[in-house]
Amino acid sequence: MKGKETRGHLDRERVVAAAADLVKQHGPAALTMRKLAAELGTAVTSIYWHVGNRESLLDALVERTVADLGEIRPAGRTPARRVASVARALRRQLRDHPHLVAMVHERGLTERMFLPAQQALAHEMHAAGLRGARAADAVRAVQVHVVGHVLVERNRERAPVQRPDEHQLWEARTAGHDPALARALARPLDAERLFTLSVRALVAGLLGPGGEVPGGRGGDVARGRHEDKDEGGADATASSPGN
Amino acid sequence: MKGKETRGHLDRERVVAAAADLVKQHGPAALTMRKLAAELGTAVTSIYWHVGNRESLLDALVERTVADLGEIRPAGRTPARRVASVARALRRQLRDHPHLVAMVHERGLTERMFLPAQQALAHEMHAAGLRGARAADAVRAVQVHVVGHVLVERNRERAPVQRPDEHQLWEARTAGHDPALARALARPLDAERLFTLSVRALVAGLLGPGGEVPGGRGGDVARGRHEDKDEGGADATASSPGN
DNA sequence: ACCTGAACACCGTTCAAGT
DNA sequence: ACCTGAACACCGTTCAAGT
Repeated sequence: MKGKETRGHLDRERVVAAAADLVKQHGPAALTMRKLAAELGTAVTSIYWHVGNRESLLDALVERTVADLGEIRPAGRTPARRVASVARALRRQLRDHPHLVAMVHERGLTERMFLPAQQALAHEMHAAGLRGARAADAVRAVQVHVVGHVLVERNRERAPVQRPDEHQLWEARTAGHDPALARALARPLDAERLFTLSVRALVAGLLGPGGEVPGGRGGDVARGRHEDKDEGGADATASSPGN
Repeated sequence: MKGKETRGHLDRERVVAAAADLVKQHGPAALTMRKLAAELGTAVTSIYWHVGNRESLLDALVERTVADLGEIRPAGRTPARRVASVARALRRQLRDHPHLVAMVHERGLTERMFLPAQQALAHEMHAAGLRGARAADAVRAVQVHVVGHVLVERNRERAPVQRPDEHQLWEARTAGHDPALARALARPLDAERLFTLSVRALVAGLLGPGGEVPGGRGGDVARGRHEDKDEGGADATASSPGN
């Protein structure tokens, strides 16, 4: 059952592969140099000769797993839908590799992870009529939204039960004058639904009020209203000293 | 310079406080039971008597720091702006406690962290004309967006230099037919700008095409077009076996 | 009720020594 | 060029023993 791979000579490739196996089967915490050595049937120190140290082993592992993520092909009849489909596909990829995502995130390599998706998004934003810097902003906004969403999702799933229990908290507190709102917030969160919902809203906002871009006025649609001056500075984060 | 606090008797409160200090000054990695004991001038094992183990010490620490996050007060003349201001304030809070955010995230307590912001958001969504479940969705969408954005931001900041270098990658690849887009994507990312931009888009999308809600038709404005059937299933994540 | 040192089972990493 | 065991400096946690 232990699956020790004694045959053949040790190899950087074999080390990384064994590490991937270990993570896939027992989670990132199980990837210790000693356990890895045991799995490979070698001395701990041999590993160091091939991969340097734990740090670069993790780098190599991340690189490897990122490399065989699938391509992303947009689907849908309108640009907005195609962008949304890319977002969903990206989310699915990330959710299919939960350990990887966690490791990549902890290593600060999130950007590296989804260049393919970035290209697909860039293509669709162009098709939607956005150009240049504005298109780039839209690409990145969607990108960050998806990855951020997945991170928060995974986080929520890992938490077995919330401490003060969001449910009771929302029952107790006023919640203003909308009991239906309070009830809805007290209900458990449907991450998938929230994701599609927020992506749709975000994309709609990014592509502008028209959204569809029938063919005419091009990228100017997304310009937005010009009411965006004097918004900064009044954020008001009050630090309550007493509490 | 070591600041050992030998005076007085040991206390659960003093242990947690010392832990907070350690994290604040040297980062989460510096918080080991042994270093903490040294800082407190006690034996390592004394700590266990007061806080049980490292796990619950971290819980207490997180709870403590979350507790004295400031209130969030919305600012702005329209609901959309007030929601955006809450988002910015929340982001600022999170960014002001980078270590905390990382620890909270690793402990799966993200939800717990921003209940105050949630209440502020709920209030504003109500004011914007959203009701019940729809308002709750909007609240959570903004919430997740902000936290996710901050997580990705922190991640990006921690990464010293991206491996294949996003810059060169985008210069090399086709990037379609929009060189300005490629150039823009090759430029370093301005996280703050992207944040305000994406929040504005998201909020606009959530509040609906009208957005401002002058007073008349109420929540129905945010209903959106009814073109949202038959979108699932065609996500198309192709796993390329060869590459 | 509180604090202690010794001990256990783990870590990652280095290094001199082997072939 | 590759692999090894011993050793070092760390971890979190337990436990019997002190007061």
